[in-house]
Amino acid sequence: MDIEALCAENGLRLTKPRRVILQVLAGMDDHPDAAELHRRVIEIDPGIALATVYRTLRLLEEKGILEKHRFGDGPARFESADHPHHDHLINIETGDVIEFRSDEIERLQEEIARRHGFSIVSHRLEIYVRPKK
Amino acid sequence: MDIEALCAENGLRLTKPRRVILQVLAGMDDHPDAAELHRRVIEIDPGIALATVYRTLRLLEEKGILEKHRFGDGPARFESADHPHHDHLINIETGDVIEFRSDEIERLQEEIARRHGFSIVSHRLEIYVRPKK
DNA sequence: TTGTATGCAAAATGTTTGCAGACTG
DNA sequence: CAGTCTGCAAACATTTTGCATACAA
Repeated sequence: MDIEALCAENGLRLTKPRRVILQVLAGMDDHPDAAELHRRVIEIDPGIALATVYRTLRLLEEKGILEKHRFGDGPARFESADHPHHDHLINIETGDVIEFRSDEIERLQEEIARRHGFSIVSHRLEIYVRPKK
Repeated sequence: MDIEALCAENGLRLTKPRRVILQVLAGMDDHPDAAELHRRVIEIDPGIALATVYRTLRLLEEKGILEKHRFGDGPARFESADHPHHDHLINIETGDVIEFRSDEIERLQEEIARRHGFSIVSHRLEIYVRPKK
């Protein structure tokens, strides 16, 4: 994620809070919620407000740079949209999230939408699982 | 949904609020949220509290009698789990929900979970769509 | 009669917003 | 310098909870 390019392209000011938040987002390989991201952010700059994290997350989601998920109840969780589309297995015993991708399933979804006269805007497939005994 | 049997089986008291809420749930063919259900409930008995609706919904979801969905942001929405499993197409222009089912997709999900060493507890597939021009 | 269920209001949770001041371009 | 961003606190939306009372079994 090239931070400066990203802001320039979208007519956004490259402020210090944004630099820090984008740095944290670039360095994440999990699916944290806003509070967890804020924790990581204030470790770098303790002055940054949770509201700013929310505002930035919203902005980035609108620009398609982040994906927002609602796994089960609780706060929304985020991941960067810079890697190709995939779906999620959620281990309900640990909360861990495993990414997977099935072209076959993607194809079937297209077909279903088409059959109903729609085109797909986005979709979400979550499989809640438990380790097999 | 046989209301009395349902309560008896689960060790629940058949109170007036529960009777009314279950009646409303039985007569629904859409995917309303708690506030909407409460509106329908107080049309029958104006004294029933929103908190009771929430408590009852939670109970029924835990018993597997209701399914709770989180389509996009906003409040959770419910549907009765008395008809066979299916997934949802959500028309983002109207908010309408269309149910569908694909055995092929179900099968592929099983396979994916198994390949990762898990068994499926539940899953959720939502396709957000727009009418094709 | 005993414990479960209810209504009400308050609390909890997650997120957004108004505002006055700070900072970027 | 103009207009965007920020921190803060308050507002908001949804859901849960504590408590005294009502009610089903």
